[in-house]
Amino acid sequence: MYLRALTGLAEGGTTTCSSEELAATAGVNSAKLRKDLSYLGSYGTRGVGYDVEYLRYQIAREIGVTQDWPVVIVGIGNLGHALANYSGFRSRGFRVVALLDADPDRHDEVVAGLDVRSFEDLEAIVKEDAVSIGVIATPAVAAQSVADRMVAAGITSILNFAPTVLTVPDGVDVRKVDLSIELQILAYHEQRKSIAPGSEVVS
Amino acid sequence: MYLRALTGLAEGGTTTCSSEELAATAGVNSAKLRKDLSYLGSYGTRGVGYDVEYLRYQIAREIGVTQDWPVVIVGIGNLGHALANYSGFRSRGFRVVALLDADPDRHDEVVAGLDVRSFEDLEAIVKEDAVSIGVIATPAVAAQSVADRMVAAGITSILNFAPTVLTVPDGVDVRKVDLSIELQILAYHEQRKSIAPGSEVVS
DNA sequence: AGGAGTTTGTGAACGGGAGAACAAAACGGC
DNA sequence: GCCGTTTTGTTCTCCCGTTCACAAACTCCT
Repeated sequence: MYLRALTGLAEGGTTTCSSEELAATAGVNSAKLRKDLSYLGSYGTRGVGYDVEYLRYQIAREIGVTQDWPVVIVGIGNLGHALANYSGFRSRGFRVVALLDADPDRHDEVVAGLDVRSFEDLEAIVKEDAVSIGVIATPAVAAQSVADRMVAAGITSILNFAPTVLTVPDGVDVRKVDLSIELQILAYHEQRKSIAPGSEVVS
Repeated sequence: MYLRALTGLAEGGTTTCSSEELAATAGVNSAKLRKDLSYLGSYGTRGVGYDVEYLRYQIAREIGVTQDWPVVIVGIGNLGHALANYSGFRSRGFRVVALLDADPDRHDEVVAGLDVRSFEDLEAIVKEDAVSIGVIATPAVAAQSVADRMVAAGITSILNFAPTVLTVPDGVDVRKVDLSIELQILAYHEQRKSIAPGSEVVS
């Protein structure tokens, strides 16, 4: 988030900024921001602030956004389509190297300039392109078996869009994005608003 | 998440479950699950466990999933497309009542059985269908102005997919889903793995 | 009926993140 | 060269969520 805020500031022509400014842009408290940045090192100048471009590079280096990360997407339904075309991935150093789907009817399609290939090709692709990150955009029932195959093929980080809890061995990271749970949380607060007006919290 | 886990258990034919089972299904600690459920009331039976169907209903009622929530989606690009077609919304009580886009070229299209309409129609739609939840799937630059219009039109909950910090008045809830940040977090851990193997954390 | 075995609900301990507050450091003016 | 001003880096404190641990409560078996 800080990296994104810095990029925004840089595009706006700002060359130096205080923790207060950057925190406001990123939507956090300035003390928290300073503490977070202090974990990376001392890249600010007291009495002056942070050099936007310098700090930007330091953060980018630290989080590994300077590298190129190959990614495979499994499950080319509506969501998989959208993810394959999502420009935000490419611009942040991610490169979609393959789109896989279990359904042979989809293997004809070309999405985002890539052939939709058979899920059976997973192992070969992971090996050839040294892929370590996989995205699961399949229905819930298929997610666990896809994850198992991914892990067996050597993938060590999974972004899961299926509404299921995945169990994976130690050493494999899983992050879950659950679109309808986000809406449910909003609906919950919405319901509370109509019952007890004036007492709402964003978390 | 508990609701989803319970639905899964119910479909599997389970009629009663312990906190341990349910916690395992939902992927959390059993003590946490019991404490969470205790906030809703005492719906379990000591020595026995929870009645799946009964608990399911109680949670559904509490979080407002028994209601029908009308939703508008603004920004019908790749992501908006996918969201409009996403079946998970409908099955969890959300009804997409309108798709809006600022680009007139998109107004011809029919997506998920709905016309893509002009963003100018927002106020009328919100008023007519009593919409309180809006989804922003526009590019980052447009997000804040869309949010402002939504708030002015009477929407009080916003799900934001644009990679921007939205500022909204008190009383309006915003939740943000940032797809590329999720990948960046995975990439960060991935980078750390290759430097210091065997010490990884999922958070 | 009573005791053994489970399982919930909750009080207490732990841990960690977030904000307030302050000392250290850099800049600028005189 | 020194002092006032600004802003970072860091410590201290507070608060909240998570987990542990145990008493209360329920079932089943004898």
